Amino acid sequence: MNQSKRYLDIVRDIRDMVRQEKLKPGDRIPSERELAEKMQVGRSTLREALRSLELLGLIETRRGEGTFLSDHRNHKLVEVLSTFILQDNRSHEDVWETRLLHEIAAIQIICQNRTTSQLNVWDSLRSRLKEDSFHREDFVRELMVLSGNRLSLKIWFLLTQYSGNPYDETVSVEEVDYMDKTLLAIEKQDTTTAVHEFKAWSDWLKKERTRNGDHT
Amino acid sequence: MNQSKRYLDIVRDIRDMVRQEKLKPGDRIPSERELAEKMQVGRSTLREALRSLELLGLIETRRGEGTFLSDHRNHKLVEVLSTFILQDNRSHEDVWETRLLHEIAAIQIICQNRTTSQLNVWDSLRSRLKEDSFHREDFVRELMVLSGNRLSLKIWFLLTQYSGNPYDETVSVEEVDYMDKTLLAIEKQDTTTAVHEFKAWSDWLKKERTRNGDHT
DNA sequence: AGGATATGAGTGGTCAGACCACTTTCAAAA
DNA sequence: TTTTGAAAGTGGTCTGACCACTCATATCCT
Repeated sequence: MNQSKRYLDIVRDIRDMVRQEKLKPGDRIPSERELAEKMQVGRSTLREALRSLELLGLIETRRGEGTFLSDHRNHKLVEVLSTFILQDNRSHEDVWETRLLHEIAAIQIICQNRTTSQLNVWDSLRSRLKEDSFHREDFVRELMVLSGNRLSLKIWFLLTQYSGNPYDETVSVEEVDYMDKTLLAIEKQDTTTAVHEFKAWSDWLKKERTRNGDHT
Repeated sequence: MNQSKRYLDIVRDIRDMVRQEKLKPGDRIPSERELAEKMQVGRSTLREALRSLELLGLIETRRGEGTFLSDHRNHKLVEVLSTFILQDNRSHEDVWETRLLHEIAAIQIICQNRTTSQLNVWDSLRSRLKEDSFHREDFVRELMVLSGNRLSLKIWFLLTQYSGNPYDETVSVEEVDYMDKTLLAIEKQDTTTAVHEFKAWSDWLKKERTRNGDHT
């Protein structure tokens, strides 16, 4: 029963230690040699546990310095999972739809959760619409951040990188128009219209892409 | 540059090997000593990579037998992450919201994409509602599958494991009612009502959870 | 001959000790 | 005072040695 899988116990012990001593992200934990002795295990066994934690993004090791708790708010979960979640589901369609799904949800959240003085945010956003280098991705990223769900943001970011953005250097007139309409609706907290405009924009974009070279 | 993090290279190499030799879940991979020699690394270093893969649920080791590719993925991953990461309430909230986001999107897709003869699906679903062991998770899983977006399904599956399901053995009367209403609306392809009922259900659930012991 | 038993090879699990590469510190040298 | 460099401490890696376990095989007893 107690046999095998000792490194899992170590993972638990480390977690307990972190909790008991109220260590925070960025704090340094004892050296491998110290931990190994304290827990009465060999250093290599301890390292097996540490590597697991590192792969998950829970700790961070710096050679010559030590081992530190990393900010687990940045769900490393997503990166790790992406390496083998996305490998089978290469369906571009799925990626695109999932990405869209997060974007629309963000818009809805923003429209409904409006607190107070985010007004200046919309102004600065609007002013940037005119820039040539302000693409759809930039626009949506702002929305994703504003929605406040960092996990969703992380997933979106990944999907975005994954599906690629074959945008031109300059943003087309149509896109600016769509952006403008969407933004206007969001400002008015008109969820229905905002989502509607955004979907229209996305559909238009999809058609544009298939018309041009649809890569793989 | 190439220094440090060798075990990450090994993780990649093993993945490549698996892919090249077309190994399937359940298949045995070479022994640690073999792999170590083939990859020109020490056995302990190799083991660090293996433990990471094991924690992710990608491989399974059996003492005295060998190391095998695992088929049921990410159990330990979720287990470990949940104890670590989810101490943060904000993370909890994010996971829940993101999960909900996928669920609602699935419902919308289903309502709008209805093809033809999925009628029998609803009947069988409805009949299962009465079972004591038919929980929200089972209900939603069906919907996720039906939505047809496998990537979204996969993400949802993970988040579900991640946030845990503190459900009772029996499903409450209220839940059955919510399920029933939601299902009815979906059958009628009434997107608005379906989403509305589902959200009501979710809100209710959230309150229930906070009322009872909200387990850290 | 047939079934129980012993043995050995192979495997993962663990450990101790030894280097290496790197960072930080701080005291000695300029 | 500034520079230098040696030492201590840390993570990264490798080796070789056991242990505990599984399985196939050979061996023994009836």
